[in-house]
Amino acid sequence: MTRSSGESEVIEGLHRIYAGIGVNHPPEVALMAASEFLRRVYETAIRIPKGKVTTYGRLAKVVGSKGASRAVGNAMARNPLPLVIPCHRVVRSTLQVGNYGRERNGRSRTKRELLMREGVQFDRGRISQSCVWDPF
DNA sequence: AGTAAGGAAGGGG
DNA sequence: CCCCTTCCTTACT
Repeated sequence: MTRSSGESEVIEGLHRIYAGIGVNHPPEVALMAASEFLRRVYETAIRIPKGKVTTYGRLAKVVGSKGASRAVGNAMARNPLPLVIPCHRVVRSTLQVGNYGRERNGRSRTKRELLMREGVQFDRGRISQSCVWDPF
């Protein structure tokens, strides 16, 4: 079976996730349709370590668009490669998990369970401060 | 090409 | 808790 280099890049990403490793850059195929803003958001999001989270607002700030937290939300909502690009590690400034996929009640079960499975600590429905990662 | 609508947010009152 | 602002994308005109 022959496969495109783009596909194998994606497959490798999934293998690494399955092994608990993660990847350093989003597969190029996933970014072909992305604007500069989206590229920066995804490149940064992929650096969030397993077991940690950051917020829409901080992410917006480090990619050079302070105040664009809502735009970052849009970017995550249209994430071309969920899990490989760990959109579940981006949460609200209140440290509540926020929305995920079609779970728009601000308390996504799926998102919280993904995070817990990665070792993120919760304290009364909020993520513990010790699990917040600052993108720098 | 111009514009209006709206979102996985955030800060303020 | 509600309302207004912000920045970006998308859908129409």
